[in-house]
Amino acid sequence: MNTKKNISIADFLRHGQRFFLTGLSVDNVIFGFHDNQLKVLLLQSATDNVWMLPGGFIGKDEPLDKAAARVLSERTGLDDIFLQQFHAFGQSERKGNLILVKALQVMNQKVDKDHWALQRFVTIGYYALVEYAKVNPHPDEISLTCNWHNLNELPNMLLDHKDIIEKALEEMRLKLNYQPIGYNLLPKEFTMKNLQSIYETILDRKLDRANFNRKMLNYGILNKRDKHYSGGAHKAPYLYRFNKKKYLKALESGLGGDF
Amino acid sequence: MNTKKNISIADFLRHGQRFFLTGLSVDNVIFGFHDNQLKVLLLQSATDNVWMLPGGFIGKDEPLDKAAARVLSERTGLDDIFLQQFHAFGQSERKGNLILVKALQVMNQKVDKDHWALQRFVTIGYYALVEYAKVNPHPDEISLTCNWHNLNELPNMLLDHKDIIEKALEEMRLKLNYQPIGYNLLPKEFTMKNLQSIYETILDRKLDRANFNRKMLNYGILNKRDKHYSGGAHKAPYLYRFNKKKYLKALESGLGGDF
DNA sequence: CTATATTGAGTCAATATGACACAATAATAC
DNA sequence: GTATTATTGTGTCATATTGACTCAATATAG
Repeated sequence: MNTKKNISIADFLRHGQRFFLTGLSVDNVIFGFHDNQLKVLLLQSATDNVWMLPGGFIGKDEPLDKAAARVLSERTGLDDIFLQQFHAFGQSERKGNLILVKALQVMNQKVDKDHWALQRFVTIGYYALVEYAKVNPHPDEISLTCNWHNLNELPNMLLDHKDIIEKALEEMRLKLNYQPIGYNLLPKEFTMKNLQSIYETILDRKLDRANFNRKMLNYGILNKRDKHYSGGAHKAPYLYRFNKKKYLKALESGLGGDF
Repeated sequence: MNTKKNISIADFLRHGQRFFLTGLSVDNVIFGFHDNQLKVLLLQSATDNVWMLPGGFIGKDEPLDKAAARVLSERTGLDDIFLQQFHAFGQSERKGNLILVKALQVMNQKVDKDHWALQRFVTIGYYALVEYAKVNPHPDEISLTCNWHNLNELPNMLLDHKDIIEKALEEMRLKLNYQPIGYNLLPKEFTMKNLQSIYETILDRKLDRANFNRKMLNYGILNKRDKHYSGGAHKAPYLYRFNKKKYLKALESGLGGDF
């Protein structure tokens, strides 16, 4: 959870109800790609050994998508990012946000057990695909740090936040051929191996290198650039860029071309 | 919108806040298949010439999925139906439900402009796939009738309900190869043409009959049954049943077999 | 120079796809 | 009965795609 800019947590918890919808929040699963691994950006609670998704509340007159984009911008400094709503999480047990309780206690505020921030919360999940190198993570007022984590080594997490990440991955997998996933995660120039790693992570299985290569090139959505001399003791791979126009065009009917 | 069983609309509007989450609702896009056409079940307002999706509120301790299933059950009499959450709609203009205002006025209740039911509402969309013949549609207290409509002849609709239907179709299209869409829409036995019609409607384009036939049979998910004598002046088609076990198995990795 | 890891390109059999063609057949019209 | 008509099951065939492999090329380390 997180606050509107320039309002202290205490003020926010006291008066938030006037400016925000109650019972509803957004949580962002922010994916980045580094070292040929897909990573997710998490906040660490200042009071507990628990990590959470960067999330926030929704202004009384703020569209959902805007709220998610605002939270993303606050945590990463990035605007105009690919952001996709994927699921609403509303098990009735989603209530009693212990992080906020602790925050109140630490600030010596009396905690009313009927406080709006402790009621049941439905949260709307978004996933964001960002270019790792461009992100400058910075925590919010109730968090210690803000770090990238590998998907297969997730730490202890708040509430159902681990499930939310799993679901985000699953939804990405289903729409992989219809969304510009590679385009948003990779820098302008990248190797075929980079792209293959993303696909392998999302699909959760190994792909044949040669066949992946052939298939991608056949889509006609990549432009070949110079070679990339990595310093590794091996042949230098080519770099590629997406041909954005052709890529988006191809996604309309789906890369796999179902039916 | 709709009420909890055995509670009058007036009581509901007066005391609903005690039992339901405010600012949040569910709306169901209920699809059925008849005359080789995909149809959607809509309610007609008793006070306005406007149609709406069957929706409802969420109990304070009710999971979202349960709420959607309850609404579905109330409108169709069906339980254990394929029901899939697909999107949350939260533009800030989604407020002032005129139907409820009218309902209050008709009942000579004074309408407080701050009434909880008139505030901004975020709604969570679900689509349901039901077997047309098994549905016995019945309207709620604020609706005149409850009818099936063809997707290409939708009537005047409340708020963004038409957008919600469009989005449901789009999401179904993206997940077509991963969800038992045919299985839930068709009766136990059906012709290949029936199945093809569903695919054509969802994909919004014509498919080659012979190739569709071959592809479906190659999936190995259909069991051939007797011939079906329709009374039409032409060759009688075979009837098929889904081989449920193989079908569900095949869906896990996707029917198209992407990558 | 040699060893090593990794890349780009190629082979090839098996399978899938798209665009047709055509005979079979259930009711109806005559 | 017989001809007509709409629709179905199946077949063909050229082309494209897939999956499982090779293998030579090459950038660096030792």
